[in-house]
Amino acid sequence: MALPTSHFHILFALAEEDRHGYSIMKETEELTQGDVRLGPGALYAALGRLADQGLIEESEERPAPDLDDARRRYYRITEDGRAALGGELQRLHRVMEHARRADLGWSPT
Amino acid sequence: MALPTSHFHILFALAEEDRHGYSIMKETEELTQGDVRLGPGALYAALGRLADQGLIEESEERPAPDLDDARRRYYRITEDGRAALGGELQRLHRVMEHARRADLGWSPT
DNA sequence: CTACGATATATCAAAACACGATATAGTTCA
DNA sequence: TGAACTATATCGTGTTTTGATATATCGTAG
Repeated sequence: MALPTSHFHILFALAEEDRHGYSIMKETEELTQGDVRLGPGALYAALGRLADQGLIEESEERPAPDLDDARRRYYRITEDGRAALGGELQRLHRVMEHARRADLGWSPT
Repeated sequence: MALPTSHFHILFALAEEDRHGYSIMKETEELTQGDVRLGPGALYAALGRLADQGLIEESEERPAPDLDDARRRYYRITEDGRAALGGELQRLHRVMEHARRADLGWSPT
């Protein structure tokens, strides 16, 4: 069924720029205001699966040495990953439109 | 983490009107154009969990006898269920807004 | 210079969840 | 009557999440 929430948020975070795991975790937590927390278990398991599926890949590019941290592993979204993310965004857009039309006791804050 | 996709779609379908299981299944499939398919396994397991959590309840109200089908079991969303759905819609709205602003290679069709 | 909190990755067991098959049976309509 | 559709239910398997634990580096306040 569609994309698991963790996969969606990882692709979403990587669509903006290459990131390392911890950065994905923090970005997602901030974006969702704490509603979606990717713990290490969920995060690294999902990164492995996404790489297996070819939706992300590990990047060799490193930031300037003075900004780098040797522990980090950077990930990049692939073309297939962008396509999967696009499909998911389209699906969510349809759902939100339907919610708006039906006025399901909800208004954007 | 937030709501599992199946839980979200069940609450979403019930927010419009009381429905029986099969109707939730069909409505969800139509809304998502086949992207989200709730098979019997996922559906009835999720209905049980949602009832345990007090987000839905079984309804005793039946449609007019000539429109009814004795096999059906109707479900209704509770106040807590509406609150959970509202929170989820708000979260998705924030995510979609962010996607729009960042222009993540996607345009509504 | 050292102790502490934040950063960063990794793995494990248990629980929650999804998927596909199978089962049963009533309904609709040709 | 028989085929397709409606409707609910359960089971085993596989996938995904959760929470705990582990290890180690980095930045910085004391």
